[in-house]
Amino acid sequence: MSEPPLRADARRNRTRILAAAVEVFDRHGTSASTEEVARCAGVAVGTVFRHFPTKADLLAAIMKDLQDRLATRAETLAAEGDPTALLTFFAEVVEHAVGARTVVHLLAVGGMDVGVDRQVAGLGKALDTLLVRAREAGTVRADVKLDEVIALLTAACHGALAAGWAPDLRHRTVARLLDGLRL
Amino acid sequence: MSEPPLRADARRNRTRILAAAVEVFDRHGTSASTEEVARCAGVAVGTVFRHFPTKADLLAAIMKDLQDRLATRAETLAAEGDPTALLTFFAEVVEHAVGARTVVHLLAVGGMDVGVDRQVAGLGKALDTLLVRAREAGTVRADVKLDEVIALLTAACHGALAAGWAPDLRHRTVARLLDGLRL
DNA sequence: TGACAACATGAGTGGCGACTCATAATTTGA
DNA sequence: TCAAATTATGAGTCGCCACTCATGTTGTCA
Repeated sequence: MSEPPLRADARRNRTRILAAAVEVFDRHGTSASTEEVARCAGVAVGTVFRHFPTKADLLAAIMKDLQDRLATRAETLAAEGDPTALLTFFAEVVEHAVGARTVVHLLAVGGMDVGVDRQVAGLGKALDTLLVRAREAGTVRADVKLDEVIALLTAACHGALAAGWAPDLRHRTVARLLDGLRL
Repeated sequence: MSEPPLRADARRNRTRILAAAVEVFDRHGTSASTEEVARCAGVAVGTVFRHFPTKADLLAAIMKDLQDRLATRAETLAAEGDPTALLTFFAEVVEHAVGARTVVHLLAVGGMDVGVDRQVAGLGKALDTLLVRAREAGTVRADVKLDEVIALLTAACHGALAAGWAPDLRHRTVARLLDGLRL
C-alpha cells in the first residue's frame, strides 16, 4: 500500500512545484496555466504532470495545505479563549483572501464543509468550536448556525476579490457582515 | 453620426441573438461560447460577430438591458413608498441572480457604480434613492453608505452562486446580511 | 422585376492550455 | 564505478474558443 520513497531530486521538485503553485494561483487565480507554475518552479511541464497527473490534483494538494493552515489558526484563536475570536478569524480570512486567491477557491469548493472530514483537524470543526464559544459568551446571536457563518465568509471573500473592494470599503463591509452576527 | 436603418432580417436576427445571449449566459455563465449563443439563436457564428464585433460587445449590450431592468424595478419599489423597499430589492436581486448568472457579471463589472452614469436612469442612483428613503424611515442604520449596500449585494450574489447555497441556507444568509443593515 | 447593397453562412485561422511520450539526464544500490 | 530504475525534459497532440473571410443569399428600391 505504501509508495516507494521518492528520489532526492523528485522530492525537491515536488516541494518547489507546490510552492510555485501557491504563489502563482494566489496571484493569478486558479485559472493560471500549469506552464506558468512550471516556469515559476524552474521545472518542465512534464515534471509537474508527473507529480500531479491533473491540474485538479495539484490544486487539491494546495487546498489541503491551506485548509490545515487555516484550521490551525482557528484552533490557536480558540485556545486563547477570547470570545470575539470568531469575528477576528472572520476578518483575518477576508484580509488573507485579498492577497491569496486560493482562499476563495477553497471556500467555493466547499473546503469548510463539516460533513466529510477525514482529516483529524477539520477546518469546519475548528470554526464550529469558535462559534460555540462565541455563542456561549454572547458575542454572537444564539441562533446563528455554522453554515451561515461559512456562507457569509464565502460571500465576503468572493465579493472582496471579484469587485476589488478598496481597503476602506472592505473594512466597512466586513464590519456590516459581523454586525449581522452580533446581538 | 446616425447609422443607416437595419434591414428587416438583420433587425430580427439582432433581437434573436440578444435573447439567446441572455438565455445562454444566464444558464451557463459568461464563459459560454459564442457558438452556443449562435446555435440558440438559430443563426451562424458569423452573424453574431457581424452584429457584435466582440464577445465583450455582446455582453455589454446585455448588461445595459439588465441594468435598465433592475433600475426600473428599483424605481418602482421606491415609488411605492414602502420603507423596507431597499431590503426587498436586495433579496429580490439575490433570488434573481441564482437563476441568472448575468446578474453576477453585472455586479462584478461594476454595473452599479454611481460614478460614470451616462444613462438617465442609473441603477446606482435608483438604489441610492431606496437607501435614502430607508434611512429616513429608520429601516436601516443611519450610517450605512451606498457603497456598502452594493458591496454586500455583490457578495451575496457571488456567494450564492459560487457556493451553490441551497434555498434554505440562502434565505437565512440574506437575512443575516440584512440584519447588518438594520438598526 | 432586376440589380445592387446589405446581410448570412460556416469552414478556416490562430492562439491557448491541459496533457502525453520518446528521449535524455540523474540517482541509487551494489 | 556502473548498470538499472527513476525522473526530467519539452516539443507535440488535442480540443476549445474567439474571430475572419470568401462565397452565397436576401431585402430593398428604382
